[in-house]
Amino acid sequence: MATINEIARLCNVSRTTVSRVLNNQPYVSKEKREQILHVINQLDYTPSGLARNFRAKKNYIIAISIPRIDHPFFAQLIKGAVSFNALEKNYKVLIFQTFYNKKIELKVLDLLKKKEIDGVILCSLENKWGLIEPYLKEGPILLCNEYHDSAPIPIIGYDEFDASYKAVKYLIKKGHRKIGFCYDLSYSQAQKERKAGYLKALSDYDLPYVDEWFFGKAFNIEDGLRIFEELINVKEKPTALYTGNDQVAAGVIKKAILSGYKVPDDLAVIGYDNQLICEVTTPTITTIEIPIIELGQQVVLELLKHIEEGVELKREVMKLPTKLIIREST
Amino acid sequence: MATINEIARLCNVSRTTVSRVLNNQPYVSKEKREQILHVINQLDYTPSGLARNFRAKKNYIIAISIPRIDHPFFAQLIKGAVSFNALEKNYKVLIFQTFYNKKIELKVLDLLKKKEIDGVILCSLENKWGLIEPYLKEGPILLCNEYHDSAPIPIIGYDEFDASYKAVKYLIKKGHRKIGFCYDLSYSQAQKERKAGYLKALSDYDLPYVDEWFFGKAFNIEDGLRIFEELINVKEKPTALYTGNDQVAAGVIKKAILSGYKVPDDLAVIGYDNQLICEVTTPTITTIEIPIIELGQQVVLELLKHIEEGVELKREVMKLPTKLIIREST
DNA sequence: CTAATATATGGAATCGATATCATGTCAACA
DNA sequence: TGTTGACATGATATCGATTCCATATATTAG
Repeated sequence: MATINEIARLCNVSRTTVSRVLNNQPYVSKEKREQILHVINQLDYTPSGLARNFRAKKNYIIAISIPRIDHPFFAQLIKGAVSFNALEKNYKVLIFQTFYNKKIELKVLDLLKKKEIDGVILCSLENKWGLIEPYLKEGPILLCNEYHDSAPIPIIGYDEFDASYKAVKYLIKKGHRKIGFCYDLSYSQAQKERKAGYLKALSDYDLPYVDEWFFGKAFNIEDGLRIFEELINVKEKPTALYTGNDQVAAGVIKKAILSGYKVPDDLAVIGYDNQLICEVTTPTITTIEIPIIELGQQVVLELLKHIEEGVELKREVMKLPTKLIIREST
Repeated sequence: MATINEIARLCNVSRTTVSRVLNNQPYVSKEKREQILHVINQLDYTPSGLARNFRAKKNYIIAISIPRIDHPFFAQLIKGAVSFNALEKNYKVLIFQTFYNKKIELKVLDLLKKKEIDGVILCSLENKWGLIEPYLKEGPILLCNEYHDSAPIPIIGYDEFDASYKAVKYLIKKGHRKIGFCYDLSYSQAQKERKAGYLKALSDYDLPYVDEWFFGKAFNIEDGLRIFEELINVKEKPTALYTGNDQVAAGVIKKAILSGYKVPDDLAVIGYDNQLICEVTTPTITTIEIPIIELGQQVVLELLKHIEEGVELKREVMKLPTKLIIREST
């Protein structure tokens, strides 16, 4: 493997001069510059990124941790995060799937401490904040699509409270008085926001809050199939279900129809995310549209601002707007 | 930031001794070892990964390039690739989306040359092989879910020819004599294998090959919607369509039903991948099941074999088996 | 009791680049 | 003609670890 020293030796110059050429710096005579470039080409030499990064104390890598990639929401988020902003600025993006595992999240943060990555975007929060906070001194950490009451860092998401409120209010206006709610993990702050929006809508219209209408572990199509089964075994069945997830909505609808239910007449269903799946089911799915790609792009830009320009981290909550998309399932 | 030198100074030992402790090497007295560990804890010191990797001339990073992540097939492939095998061996996985862009693929290979990554898995092939081959001397490169006639490297995929043959033969046995075929990109070798399987089945049963029954750019649900429109404008309409993609199949079926077609009576449709979407559409979708997760896991294991054990690259074609899953759309 | 060996420790080189500083040359200007 | 400043170049230190080699001491074997 050729190194800068070999190039220097072959050209009878010091490595300083070669380094100047490599970095397009002035103060190298035209002849030397050309000769050096020629030899570099001949040997097919490329400076070692390993050495450069070591010298610069930067690896030009950022990490994003998400629960799992095989869910369209996170896939799109990643697509937004990786597209152009990062690559153009020569940053690489490491994707970590936590699978809801605390240890993996800490492993990512350890990489920050070891200086193997330059910054972290957490799209879920598995550990207590107290465990994460100490890593703030190692490098910038941002929260995306997840919320925390007091973390002194930028938090980028969308208005989950408002989205839920809008969806549930719409169901109420349609005449529903028994509205179910799905969630994936109860400990997520973002989920709590959603739940708060749901509860606010109920109380604004004097509707009851019923424990049996809460359905957990709602994440994918299979969960939707299961949740419909749970739903019909409830004493007082809801007439509408706010699933918080298009995949879950699709599963619920599928199973409902297989069981002879009419959607939306017997059961109205609302999804979340406005994924393509909403348009291929029968009936098509009413849902909440959220600007996922923009979310991914923005959060990377924000992180790079802190890495590149050294802007100090501070608490800053950004909530992108959402939109109710009405289709046939309600 | 604490370094090994500070630890050494504070403990009145040489950095060699500290290094020995860090790497669990013998020949350090118990007292010194304990004292050093104590100071390390006090200062919350972690060795710089940057420096270590530089020294080791390895970055413990592998890269996977895929066309795009927001397609369930690639999302699952990535899930398989990242899960455990890589992380357990302390390797990180960089994901690059080429978006079918030659330059991005070359950028990934350049990272190999710069030693910023230790190996590459290509899940699509955008550039001519002649442009990729020179990078083989920089580090191991594998092909996954993509095929090449002569590349002297391991190629891991599944039997696309056989899968297509099975699917088309099944349609023929069901009485279809006009069978359409969808493809996403014509230059992909893997696509050619599929097409060959399709053609073989046709010729084995003396069925004609009709140019109009080929539909291109078939990748996602929207493409499916469009392709149905194209299909009904063909003079002699196919009665069955082998879409090569579950999303496309879902789109075609949706549009067919909206247009008053009966599936499978008026048009039979077969997907590919056996994604969850197959089970929530009406009708459910007949498809080809492929072991995606295993594919991802295997290819990473294979790559690590070459990186860690220095096993030489050589041509080696592995084809995992597929399975026809029959549902309502045929 | 000496020779051989195992244990303990540190000095210095090294990995491949960049940055700082010193030095030398040449032209412009007062 | 001496001073100043732009240009050209290289020697050397440095980043933070690991590794090789030398040396000193303790332990065991013969």
